[in-house]
Amino acid sequence: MDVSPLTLNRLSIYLRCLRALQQDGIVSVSSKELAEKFHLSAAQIRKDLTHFGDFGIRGVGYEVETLVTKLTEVLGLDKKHRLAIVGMGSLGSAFARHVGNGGGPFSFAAGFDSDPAKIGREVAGVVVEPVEAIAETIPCRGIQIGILAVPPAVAQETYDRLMESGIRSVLNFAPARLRGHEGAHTRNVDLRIYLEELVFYLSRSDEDDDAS
Amino acid sequence: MDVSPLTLNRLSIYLRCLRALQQDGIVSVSSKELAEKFHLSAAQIRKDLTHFGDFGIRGVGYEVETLVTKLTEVLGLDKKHRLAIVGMGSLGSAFARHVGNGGGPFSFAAGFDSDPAKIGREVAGVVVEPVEAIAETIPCRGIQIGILAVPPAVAQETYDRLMESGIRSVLNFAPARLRGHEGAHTRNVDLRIYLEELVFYLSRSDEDDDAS
DNA sequence: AGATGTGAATGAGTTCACAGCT
DNA sequence: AGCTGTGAACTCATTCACATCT
Repeated sequence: MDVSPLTLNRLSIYLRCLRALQQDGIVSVSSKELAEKFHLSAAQIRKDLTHFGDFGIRGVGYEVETLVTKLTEVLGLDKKHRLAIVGMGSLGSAFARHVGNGGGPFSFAAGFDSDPAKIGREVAGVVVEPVEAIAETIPCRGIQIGILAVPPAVAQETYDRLMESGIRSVLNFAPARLRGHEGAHTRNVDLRIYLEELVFYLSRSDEDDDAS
Repeated sequence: MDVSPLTLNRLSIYLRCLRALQQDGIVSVSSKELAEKFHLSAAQIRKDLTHFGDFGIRGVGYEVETLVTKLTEVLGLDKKHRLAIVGMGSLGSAFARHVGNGGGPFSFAAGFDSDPAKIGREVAGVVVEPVEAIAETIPCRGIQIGILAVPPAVAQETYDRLMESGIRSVLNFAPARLRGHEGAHTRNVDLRIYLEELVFYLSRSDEDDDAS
């Protein structure tokens, strides 16, 4: 099966919207209702969903609970996923707390840093380890996802270290162009780029819409 | 002029790559060299750049310094931009420190929160104010960009408050579907969505490439 | 010769519009 | 009657390939 990141990201959005409806006790919803309520496109919702099966009932719509279950399964959120954060500066630590070890499908399982001042500290219930420990700790704790929150200058070497430890999914906050490893998935989140995008549009008060 | 966010984000990337070359004392570069060095597409670089003028020299390439200057100007990074963060939890505070007040084109100029425990605290050189102060503080300090780092439940009302204060560019970290204001630009950065994307690909060890 | 700038071709993603099911 | 699922039409984006300039 082949699915674009765009479709995938929308599935996450749909799931979140459906959970909100579930909270409100809504049992069934049509693509049109869903679209109107959350500023989405009805046709797109239907097309996205049919990539993964025929979840709807013609003439009626979608049963919220069924769809939540299906999407949770498709996205792999019915299992727990442990993640490691490399670079426990303010951003890394904030992300660690953000993820936490609560009820969600994600848990913060290891934090690494190269700064001796940070090593040994506890953040969100986890003791920060030196980056040298990556190779051992990551397979030991069954960690599958790595978060890069290191300075750009050491981003590539840190990425390579994660690859060596067996990690194949990386969320990269470092503003660096990584030479990606074969078979790995990397999602770059470059906050400066987003700010710069906003600045560009600042100087043009003629536009309107909003981007996702 | 009409330019897609995709193109725009790439301009930011190009600019960063060019700055790196500049550091290394490189004076001139061709689109091919730039592409190979940073895993970009040469044709795309050329097409993106020509949206904003003919910066290159046929047969030679681009003069690094000229291009840096031009891109900086196009992106509006030759001016300083003040930003306000609403929601000074761990994420908001981390972002505040991240931006800081240093040499870059961005400066953290105001922080707001509704939690009395956070109000009055100093973060990255700025005293946190109550959200009620948004309407007054934002125009006073000439702030043009707002960062939403509040819980999803209050995202919409906080967004609306920013709009009332005159803000027209928002970076939204809240996992919420905002009803956007006419004429405003909103960039959603939903960290959970990115994690969920990675999880999906975890279960499919047949893939290879990396997404930007 | 060699690299840009650019129309033309291809590909990806979205929207339309309707057949088919409940 | 109403909504899904889906091919076809369309729009947006990328890549190709080459004429054009230095």
